[in-house]
Amino acid sequence: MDEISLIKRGAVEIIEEEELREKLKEGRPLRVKAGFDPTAPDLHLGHVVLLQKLRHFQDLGHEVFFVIGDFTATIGDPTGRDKTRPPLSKEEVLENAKTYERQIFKVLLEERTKVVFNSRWIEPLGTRGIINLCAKYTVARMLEREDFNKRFKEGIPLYIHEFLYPLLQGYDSVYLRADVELGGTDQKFNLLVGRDLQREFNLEPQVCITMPLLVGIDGKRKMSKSFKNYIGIEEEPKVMFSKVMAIPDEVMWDYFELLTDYTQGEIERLKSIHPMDAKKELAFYLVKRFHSLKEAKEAKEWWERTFSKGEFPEDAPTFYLKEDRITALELLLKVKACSSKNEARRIIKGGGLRINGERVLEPTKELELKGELRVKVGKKRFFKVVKA
RNA sequence: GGAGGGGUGGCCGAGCGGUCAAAGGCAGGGGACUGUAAAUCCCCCGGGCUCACGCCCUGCGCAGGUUCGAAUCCUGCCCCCUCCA
Repeated sequence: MDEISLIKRGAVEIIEEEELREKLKEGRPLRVKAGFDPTAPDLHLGHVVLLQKLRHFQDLGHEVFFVIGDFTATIGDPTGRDKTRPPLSKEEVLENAKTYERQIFKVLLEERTKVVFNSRWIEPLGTRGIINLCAKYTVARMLEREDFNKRFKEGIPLYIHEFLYPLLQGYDSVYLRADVELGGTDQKFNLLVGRDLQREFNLEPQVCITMPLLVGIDGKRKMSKSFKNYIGIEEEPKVMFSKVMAIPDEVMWDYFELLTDYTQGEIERLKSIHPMDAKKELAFYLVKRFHSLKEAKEAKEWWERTFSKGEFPEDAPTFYLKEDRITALELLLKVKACSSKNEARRIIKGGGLRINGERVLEPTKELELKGELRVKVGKKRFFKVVKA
């Protein structure tokens, strides 16, 4: 695959492709930038879409600037939201940034990555600098951004400081002299502001590449911590495997395209086999990538045993209780399967509790603790309970 | 500064003196079906106590008040929106 095809793979838009070709022709390592707001403590597969693309650039010999938006996160990026986002404290931001630094190298090459914090050059700007920056953009142009415009028109609060977010992100590009900036499709406006600002500062404008937003495991909304539909890249192998298996069939092809390096031909082949097998391959690939081949094998076997064959997983967490007898209700609380008695009752009455394979429907059912109780709560939670 | 409109459960959104823990939808949980997919169907969904009928607590921006009784009325405060200045 030639340079440009690799870069274009999965990308939604490249602004401007011609400029990119020109830059590539120069034969020097390009400065490729992507910013991440440390708003959540973990990276998930949605972030990997961008990381993967950054990796492509590294494989082509280019240099990556992984910008941790520690300053901008304290402003709160309003992108794609219909309301103002609460800013994070400095402490939270630093804490989150730490895990980012650890996690990104599961995808990126360390020797071609520079991790930088944008407070480093934004803070020294000072009030004067910020005002000068503001003087380079008009309100009318700001309101071109769809979500700003929508909120403005619909009378939903739109604060002036929110305008600063795109400006500062753009300033990152100015400061770093970025040749290319990557972002999700929802970042298009911000990326373009970077281009404009670079021109204002008499720099060559960056090429903007937008990537699709990965759909979460609900199959509907974009993957996001706040929707609880994400797969974390440090997720336990078994959990990761299971979560991947739970995604709707239709969206798995996006996952293949955006998260793997499978060729179009390989993906076509997978489309012709049973969807479940294709999905198992995806799950295997991802666990292998973020953990190891060994763990991928184990996770797959585990999944097949427990869900295809319905076997009770031997490695279920074990609880040792000193009681001789215990009610079903208490049991669920003891193993922390439920946080309140009401919740436990709900599950039991709904038929969600099985002990040693038998469904238990009465919350007050007394269970004798001898030998080992194999407790199954809902479809995917397993516990062993043994007399201490 | 003035006039008007509005703040309800994780979200959206009804209610506008009792029958309201608050319609409906979404999200979530459990079950059936299945491939732990999709679609569909059923049940649950503030907390606590209860096998259960049921009971108690918290709750409709905040704080008070009027009422036998308030999400619903009054007063003050906070916040948002619109128009005027």
